[in-house]
Amino acid sequence: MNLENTLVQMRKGILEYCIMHIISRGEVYASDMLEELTSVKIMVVEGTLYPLLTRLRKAGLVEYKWVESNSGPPRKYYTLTDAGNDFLLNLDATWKDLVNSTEKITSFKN
Amino acid sequence: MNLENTLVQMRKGILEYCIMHIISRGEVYASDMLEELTSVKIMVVEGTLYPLLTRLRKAGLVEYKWVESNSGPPRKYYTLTDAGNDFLLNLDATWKDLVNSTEKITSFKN
DNA sequence: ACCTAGTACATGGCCATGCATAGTACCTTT
DNA sequence: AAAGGTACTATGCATGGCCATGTACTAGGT
Repeated sequence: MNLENTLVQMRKGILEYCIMHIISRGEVYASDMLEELTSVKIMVVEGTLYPLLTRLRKAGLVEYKWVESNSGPPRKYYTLTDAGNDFLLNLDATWKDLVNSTEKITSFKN
Repeated sequence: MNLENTLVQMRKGILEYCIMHIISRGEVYASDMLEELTSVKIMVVEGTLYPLLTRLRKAGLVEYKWVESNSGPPRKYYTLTDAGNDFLLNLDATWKDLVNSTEKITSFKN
Protein backbone atom coordinates (compact mmCIF):
# COMPACT_ATOMS: atom_id res chain seq x y z
CA MET A 1 0.00 0.00 0.00
CA ASN A 2 2.20 2.79 -1.28
CA LEU A 3 1.57 5.91 -3.32
CA GLU A 4 2.99 4.55 -6.54
CA ASN A 5 0.69 1.59 -6.43
CA THR A 6 -2.35 3.72 -5.65
CA LEU A 7 -1.54 5.96 -8.58
CA VAL A 8 -1.47 2.91 -10.81
CA GLN A 9 -4.88 1.88 -9.53
CA MET A 10 -6.30 5.36 -9.97
CA ARG A 11 -5.16 5.30 -13.58
CA LYS A 12 -7.14 2.20 -14.39
CA GLY A 13 -9.92 3.11 -16.75
CA ILE A 14 -8.73 6.68 -17.10
CA LEU A 15 -6.07 5.70 -19.57
CA GLU A 16 -8.66 4.26 -21.89
CA TYR A 17 -10.57 7.53 -21.64
CA CYS A 18 -7.49 9.65 -22.40
CA ILE A 19 -6.45 7.50 -25.35
CA MET A 20 -9.91 7.76 -26.85
CA HIS A 21 -9.75 11.52 -26.57
CA ILE A 22 -6.35 11.75 -28.19
CA ILE A 23 -7.45 9.58 -31.08
CA SER A 24 -10.64 11.60 -31.47
CA ARG A 25 -8.61 14.66 -32.43
CA GLY A 26 -7.07 13.13 -35.53
CA GLU A 27 -5.03 10.26 -36.86
CA VAL A 28 -2.24 9.27 -34.52
CA TYR A 29 0.00 6.30 -33.94
CA ALA A 30 1.30 4.83 -30.73
CA SER A 31 4.36 7.04 -30.33
CA ASP A 32 2.27 10.18 -30.76
CA MET A 33 0.03 9.03 -27.93
CA LEU A 34 2.95 8.16 -25.66
CA GLU A 35 4.44 11.56 -26.29
CA GLU A 36 1.25 13.42 -25.46
CA LEU A 37 0.55 11.40 -22.32
CA THR A 38 4.12 11.92 -21.16
CA SER A 39 3.84 15.66 -21.79
CA VAL A 40 1.05 15.92 -19.22
CA LYS A 41 2.88 13.73 -16.71
CA ILE A 42 0.84 10.60 -17.24
CA MET A 43 3.62 8.07 -17.63
CA VAL A 44 2.68 5.14 -19.78
CA VAL A 45 4.81 2.39 -21.17
CA GLU A 46 4.47 0.40 -24.38
CA GLY A 47 3.46 -2.72 -22.50
CA THR A 48 0.35 -0.86 -21.36
CA LEU A 49 -0.52 1.07 -24.49
CA TYR A 50 -0.35 -1.61 -27.16
CA PRO A 51 -2.62 -4.11 -25.38
CA LEU A 52 -5.06 -1.26 -24.71
CA LEU A 53 -5.18 -0.33 -28.38
CA THR A 54 -5.80 -3.95 -29.25
CA ARG A 55 -8.70 -4.10 -26.80
CA LEU A 56 -10.23 -0.93 -28.24
CA ARG A 57 -9.96 -2.32 -31.74
CA LYS A 58 -11.50 -5.65 -30.81
CA ALA A 59 -14.36 -3.77 -29.19
CA GLY A 60 -14.93 -1.92 -32.45
CA LEU A 61 -14.22 1.50 -30.95
CA VAL A 62 -11.13 2.30 -33.01
CA GLU A 63 -9.71 1.26 -36.34
CA TYR A 64 -6.36 1.76 -37.98
CA LYS A 65 -4.63 1.86 -41.30
CA TRP A 66 -1.03 1.11 -42.08
CA VAL A 67 0.97 4.11 -43.18
CA GLU A 68 4.50 3.94 -44.56
CA SER A 69 7.11 5.90 -42.68
CA ASN A 70 10.20 7.41 -44.22
CA SER A 71 12.19 6.89 -41.07
CA GLY A 72 11.49 3.33 -39.96
CA PRO A 73 8.91 0.59 -40.19
CA PRO A 74 5.28 1.29 -41.15
CA ARG A 75 2.91 2.59 -38.48
CA LYS A 76 -0.65 1.94 -37.45
CA TYR A 77 -2.57 5.21 -37.56
CA TYR A 78 -5.69 5.07 -35.43
CA THR A 79 -9.08 6.77 -35.73
CA LEU A 80 -12.33 6.42 -33.80
CA THR A 81 -15.21 4.51 -35.33
CA ASP A 82 -18.77 5.82 -35.04
CA ALA A 83 -19.27 3.48 -32.11
CA GLY A 84 -16.07 4.89 -30.64
CA ASN A 85 -17.38 8.44 -30.85
CA ASP A 86 -20.59 7.43 -29.12
CA PHE A 87 -18.68 5.63 -26.45
CA LEU A 88 -16.44 8.62 -25.87
CA LEU A 89 -19.45 10.82 -25.17
CA ASN A 90 -20.56 8.35 -22.53
CA LEU A 91 -17.08 8.22 -21.07
CA ASP A 92 -17.12 12.00 -20.76
CA ALA A 93 -20.27 11.86 -18.69
CA THR A 94 -19.06 8.96 -16.59
CA TRP A 95 -15.77 10.64 -15.81
CA LYS A 96 -17.39 13.97 -14.96
CA ASP A 97 -19.80 12.25 -12.59
CA LEU A 98 -16.97 10.46 -10.87
CA VAL A 99 -14.87 13.60 -10.45
CA ASN A 100 -17.92 15.41 -9.19
CA SER A 101 -18.72 12.76 -6.62
CA THR A 102 -15.13 12.61 -5.45
CA GLU A 103 -15.09 16.37 -5.14
CA LYS A 104 -18.13 16.26 -2.88
CA ILE A 105 -16.47 13.76 -0.58
CA THR A 106 -13.03 15.32 -0.44
CA SER A 107 -14.09 18.92 0.03
CA PHE A 108 -16.79 18.20 2.54
CA LYS A 109 -17.18 20.94 5.16
CA ASN A 110 -18.84 20.24 8.47
CA MET B 1 -15.77 -3.27 -23.01
CA ASN B 2 -18.88 -1.56 -21.72
CA LEU B 3 -19.53 1.57 -19.69
CA GLU B 4 -20.33 -0.20 -16.46
CA ASN B 5 -17.06 -2.03 -16.56
CA THR B 6 -15.09 1.12 -17.34
CA LEU B 7 -16.71 2.87 -14.40
CA VAL B 8 -15.59 0.04 -12.17
CA GLN B 9 -12.05 0.41 -13.45
CA MET B 10 -12.12 4.18 -13.03
CA ARG B 11 -13.10 3.69 -9.40
CA LYS B 12 -10.02 1.68 -8.57
CA GLY B 13 -7.90 3.57 -6.11
CA ILE B 14 -10.41 6.40 -5.88
CA LEU B 15 -12.51 4.50 -3.40
CA GLU B 16 -9.54 4.18 -1.09
CA TYR B 17 -9.07 7.92 -1.36
CA CYS B 18 -12.72 8.70 -0.60
CA ILE B 19 -12.84 6.33 2.36
CA MET B 20 -9.73 7.90 3.86
CA HIS B 21 -11.35 11.30 3.56
CA ILE B 22 -14.57 10.20 5.21
CA ILE B 23 -12.70 8.64 8.10
CA SER B 24 -10.54 11.73 8.46
CA ARG B 25 -13.59 13.76 9.43
CA GLY B 26 -14.41 11.75 12.55
CA GLU B 27 -15.19 8.31 13.88
CA VAL B 28 -17.38 6.34 11.53
CA TYR B 29 -18.32 2.72 10.98
CA ALA B 30 -18.98 0.88 7.76
CA SER B 31 -22.65 1.77 7.36
CA ASP B 32 -21.88 5.47 7.78
CA MET B 33 -19.38 5.24 4.96
CA LEU B 34 -21.76 3.34 2.70
CA GLU B 35 -24.45 5.90 3.34
CA GLU B 36 -22.23 8.85 2.50
CA LEU B 37 -20.83 7.26 -0.65
CA THR B 38 -24.33 6.37 -1.79
CA SER B 39 -25.49 9.94 -1.19
CA VAL B 40 -23.02 11.22 -3.78
CA LYS B 41 -23.92 8.49 -6.28
CA ILE B 42 -20.85 6.34 -5.73
CA MET B 43 -22.43 2.95 -5.31
CA VAL B 44 -20.38 0.63 -3.16
CA VAL B 45 -21.23 -2.77 -1.76
CA GLU B 46 -20.09 -4.42 1.43
CA GLY B 47 -17.95 -6.92 -0.42
CA THR B 48 -15.86 -3.99 -1.61
CA LEU B 49 -15.77 -1.93 1.55
CA TYR B 50 -14.80 -4.52 4.15
CA PRO B 51 -11.74 -5.85 2.32
CA LEU B 52 -10.67 -2.27 1.69
CA LEU B 53 -10.90 -1.39 5.38
CA THR B 54 -8.90 -4.48 6.22
CA ARG B 55 -6.19 -3.45 3.76
CA LEU B 56 -6.03 0.04 5.22
CA ARG B 57 -5.73 -1.35 8.73
CA LYS B 58 -3.01 -3.81 7.79
CA ALA B 59 -1.12 -0.96 6.17
CA GLY B 60 -1.32 0.95 9.43
CA LEU B 61 -3.31 3.82 7.94
CA VAL B 62 -6.45 3.36 10.00
CA GLU B 63 -7.38 1.83 13.33
CA TYR B 64 -10.69 0.99 14.98
CA LYS B 65 -12.32 0.39 18.31
CA TRP B 66 -15.36 -1.67 19.10
CA VAL B 67 -18.37 0.33 20.19
CA GLU B 68 -21.58 -1.15 21.56
CA SER B 69 -24.76 -0.30 19.72
CA ASN B 70 -28.17 -0.10 21.33
CA SER B 71 -29.86 -1.31 18.19
CA GLY B 72 -27.85 -4.32 17.06
CA PRO B 73 -24.42 -5.89 17.22
CA PRO B 74 -21.31 -3.86 18.14
CA ARG B 75 -19.60 -1.78 15.47
CA LYS B 76 -16.04 -1.02 14.47
CA TYR B 77 -15.51 2.73 14.56
CA TYR B 78 -12.57 3.81 12.45
CA THR B 79 -10.10 6.67 12.74
CA LEU B 80 -6.98 7.61 10.80
CA THR B 81 -3.57 6.98 12.31
CA ASP B 82 -0.79 9.55 12.01
CA ALA B 83 0.57 7.60 9.06
CA GLY B 84 -2.92 7.66 7.62
CA ASN B 85 -3.10 11.43 7.83
CA ASP B 86 0.24 11.76 6.09
CA PHE B 87 -0.82 9.34 3.40
CA LEU B 88 -4.05 11.22 2.85
CA LEU B 89 -2.13 14.42 2.13
CA ASN B 90 -0.15 12.56 -0.51
CA LEU B 91 -3.31 11.08 -1.95
CA ASP B 92 -4.75 14.57 -2.27
CA ALA B 93 -1.78 15.66 -4.35
CA THR B 94 -1.78 12.49 -6.44
CA TRP B 95 -5.46 12.76 -7.21
CA LYS B 96 -5.25 16.46 -8.10
CA ASP B 97 -2.37 15.76 -10.46
CA LEU B 98 -4.29 13.01 -12.15
CA VAL B 99 -7.43 15.10 -12.59
CA ASN B 100 -5.30 17.92 -13.88
CA SER B 101 -3.55 15.75 -16.42
CA THR B 102 -6.79 14.24 -17.59
CA GLU B 103 -8.27 17.69 -17.93
CA LYS B 104 -5.41 18.74 -20.19
CA ILE B 105 -5.98 15.77 -22.46
CA THR B 106 -9.75 15.90 -22.62
CA SER B 107 -10.16 19.62 -23.11
CA PHE B 108 -7.38 19.99 -25.63
CA LYS B 109 -8.08 22.62 -28.24
CA ASN B 110 -6.27 22.62 -31.56
C1' DA C 1 -38.13 -20.03 25.40
C1' DC C 2 -38.41 -20.04 20.43
C1' DC C 3 -38.43 -18.19 15.84
C1' DT C 4 -37.85 -14.62 12.46
C1' DA C 5 -35.89 -10.52 10.78
C1' DG C 6 -32.37 -7.24 10.87
C1' DT C 7 -27.64 -5.51 11.63
C1' DA C 8 -22.61 -5.82 11.24
C1' DC C 9 -18.62 -7.91 9.79
C1' DA C 10 -16.00 -11.20 6.83
C1' DT C 11 -14.28 -14.27 2.94
C1' DG C 12 -13.37 -16.91 -1.56
C1' DG C 13 -13.42 -16.87 -6.34
C1' DC C 14 -13.84 -14.26 -10.57
C1' DC C 15 -12.62 -10.64 -13.81
C1' DA C 16 -10.41 -6.67 -16.16
C1' DT C 17 -6.53 -3.71 -16.35
C1' DG C 18 -1.70 -1.98 -15.96
C1' DC C 19 2.88 -3.53 -16.04
C1' DA C 20 7.38 -6.05 -16.72
C1' DT C 21 9.76 -8.68 -19.73
C1' DA C 22 10.95 -10.72 -23.76
C1' DG C 23 10.54 -11.30 -28.54
C1' DT C 24 9.61 -10.37 -33.74
C1' DA C 25 10.01 -7.67 -37.87
C1' DC C 26 11.41 -4.01 -40.51
C1' DC C 27 14.11 0.18 -41.69
C1' DT C 28 18.23 3.18 -41.87
C1' DT C 29 22.99 4.02 -41.38
C1' DT C 30 27.68 2.88 -41.74
C1' DA D 1 26.58 -7.18 -44.00
C1' DA D 2 26.41 -5.60 -39.29
C1' DA D 3 24.52 -2.52 -35.80
C1' DG D 4 21.23 0.24 -33.93
C1' DG D 5 16.70 2.13 -33.76
C1' DT D 6 11.63 1.99 -34.49
C1' DA D 7 7.11 -0.17 -34.25
C1' DC D 8 4.42 -3.74 -32.92
C1' DT D 9 3.30 -8.37 -30.39
C1' DA D 10 2.93 -12.00 -26.72
C1' DT D 11 2.92 -13.89 -22.03
C1' DG D 12 2.40 -14.00 -17.27
C1' DC D 13 1.93 -11.51 -12.80
C1' DA D 14 -0.22 -8.30 -9.24
C1' DT D 15 -3.97 -5.51 -7.82
C1' DG D 16 -8.50 -4.14 -6.56
C1' DG D 17 -13.64 -4.07 -7.19
C1' DC D 18 -17.57 -7.16 -7.29
C1' DC D 19 -20.74 -11.14 -6.51
C1' DA D 20 -22.33 -14.61 -3.72
C1' DT D 21 -22.23 -16.53 0.43
C1' DG D 22 -21.32 -17.16 5.37
C1' DT D 23 -21.00 -16.14 10.44
C1' DA D 24 -22.45 -13.96 14.62
C1' DC D 25 -25.00 -11.28 17.41
C1' DT D 26 -29.36 -8.42 18.65
C1' DA D 27 -34.24 -7.18 18.78
C1' DG D 28 -39.00 -8.08 18.68
C1' DG D 29 -43.10 -10.92 18.42
C1' DT D 30 -45.70 -14.90 19.98
